[in-house]
Amino acid sequence: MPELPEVETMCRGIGSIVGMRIDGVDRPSCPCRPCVIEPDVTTLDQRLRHQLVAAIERRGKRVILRFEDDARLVIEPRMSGLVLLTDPPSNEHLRLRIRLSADSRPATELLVWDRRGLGTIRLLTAAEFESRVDQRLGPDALVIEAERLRERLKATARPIKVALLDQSVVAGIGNLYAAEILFVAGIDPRTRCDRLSRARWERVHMAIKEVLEEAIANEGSTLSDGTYRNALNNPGGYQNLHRVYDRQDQPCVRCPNGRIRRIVQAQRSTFFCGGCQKR
DNA sequence: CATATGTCCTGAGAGC
DNA sequence: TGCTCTCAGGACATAT
Repeated sequence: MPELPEVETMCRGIGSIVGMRIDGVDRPSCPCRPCVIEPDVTTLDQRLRHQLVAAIERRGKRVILRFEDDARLVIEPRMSGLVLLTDPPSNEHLRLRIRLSADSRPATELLVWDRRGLGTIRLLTAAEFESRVDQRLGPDALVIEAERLRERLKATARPIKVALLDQSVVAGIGNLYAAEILFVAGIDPRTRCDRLSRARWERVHMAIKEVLEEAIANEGSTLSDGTYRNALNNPGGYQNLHRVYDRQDQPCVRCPNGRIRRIVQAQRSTFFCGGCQKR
């Protein structure tokens, strides 16, 4: 499930298409039902043909191709989407193909593959991007300042773990990294936001940076279902460094007698150490 | 306004 | 073996 580190790895992996022009967009012959693509593939092809990829950007968990006129192709992988420059994990769930070329470089294809098909692909004008993406998302988790994070949450009664998943508060943290972040911060995920001291907000903020940067350095997490791959179809390595996620009943790596617990918050699994994560 | 719930989807794993 | 059932999770729409 691509969260910020996986999406950042995807973006870095497709950086080589910056400066290339789009020769065409189509949907590879594939038995799967199309995922959300706006506008439809034919219109997308007409609008994007000959456009130069000016930049690859990331905002939260979205991959963004920016063009010269500031239009943006916004790709949300959600649960199982990938962007690839090589052959996908299977030919069964290919959703979109973007053919690119440049004078001095070999032609290439950017593929969007999505096993579950919950992801979305949208071409937005600069104004649409502003209203539909930029304004709806909180600051990116790698950029947000400690005081801004606290300002946004100090008055709410929501549990800290649930609040960190809210993309309108801070963008990029999902279920896996929320658990890892709160372990590093030493905070019980059930703690109400309005009961956290300023010092503990500082710890949450530091843990966000530390965990996400470490995960990016390891190219994200590929879970046991094997879905997540980088742009070259290689798995990440951070799953080997998880301290709590999917480790229920295993010993805590930090405190002597702690065991990792699994509870459910907002219909999602939460993993934490009952020994050293404090309310 | 703040918060909670239902929905989309596929494949893995459990249980019979 | 092979069927049916449940579950996982991100973001959005809808309900309270």
